[in-house]
Amino acid sequence: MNRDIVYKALSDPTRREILRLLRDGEKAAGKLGDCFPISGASMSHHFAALKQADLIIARRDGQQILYSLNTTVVQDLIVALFELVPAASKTVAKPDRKVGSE
Amino acid sequence: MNRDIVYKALSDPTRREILRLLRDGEKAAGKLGDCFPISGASMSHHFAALKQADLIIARRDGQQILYSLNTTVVQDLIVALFELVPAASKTVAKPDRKVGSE
DNA sequence: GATATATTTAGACGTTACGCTAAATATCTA
DNA sequence: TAGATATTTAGCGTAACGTCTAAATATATC
Repeated sequence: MNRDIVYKALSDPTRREILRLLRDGEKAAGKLGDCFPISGASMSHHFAALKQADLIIARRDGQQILYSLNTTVVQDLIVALFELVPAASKTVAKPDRKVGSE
Repeated sequence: MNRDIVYKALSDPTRREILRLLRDGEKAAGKLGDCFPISGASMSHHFAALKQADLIIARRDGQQILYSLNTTVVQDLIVALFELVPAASKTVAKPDRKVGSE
C-alpha cells in the first residue's frame, strides 16, 4: 500500500469519477469510457493508475475487462486521515450516516 | 476547495509528514525544515503546496512564519471518501475511536 | 542605516504525468 | 484461419513536479 500512489491516483478528477461510477458494481472498461470525452487509450492509462494504487480490481469476462472498486484501500485512507486529524471523528459520525449501527 | 489540489498536496510523503508534525500545534518553517534532508527552498515549495490546498494556515511571528493545520479540509476529505465507499463507515466507527460519543 | 536571521522567489534541470494517434494483443465468431 | 470487437501498449509533445543554488524580501538588532 503505497500512499503516494494512492493519493496521486485520487488527484485526477477523471479517476475519482471512475471510482464514483463503480460504487454500484463492476463495469466494463468500454462502458466507463463512454462517460468521458477522452480516448480509450487515455482511459486505459487511468485504469492502470487506479490498478497500481489498488483502488480497483480487474477481471476479464470474454472480450471485456470488468473493473470494480477495492474498498479496503479507501477504508485505510480514511483511517489514516483520521489519525492525521483526530478532531475529524466528530464531524463524520453524524446520525444520518448510520455510523456505529448495524 | 479544489480536490485535485488537495489530493496532489497529500501525494508527497514530505508534505504528509509536515501535516503529521503539525498535529500537536503550530510550528515555525525553519523548525519543520530541520526534520527533513532537503533545502529550505524546497521546504518552502512544500509549504506553498499545502497552503494552496488550504491544508495549513500561515501566520507571521516576528521573523518566523508559524504554520498550523487546517483540519476542516481533512474533515471534508474524509466525508468525500465516505461518500465514495459507503461501506467504509463500519470500519472507522470502531468503539476504541470514540466515534459518536462526546 | 548596516548586518544577521528567517523565509520566499527566480531560474535551471531531470523526471513524471496526461493527452493524443497508431500499433499490438486478446478474445469471440464465422 | 480471417475478421470484428475490446483493451492495452508504444511513442510523442507539452505541462507540471521536486530538487537544487543563488538572489530577493521581511523582520530584528546593533
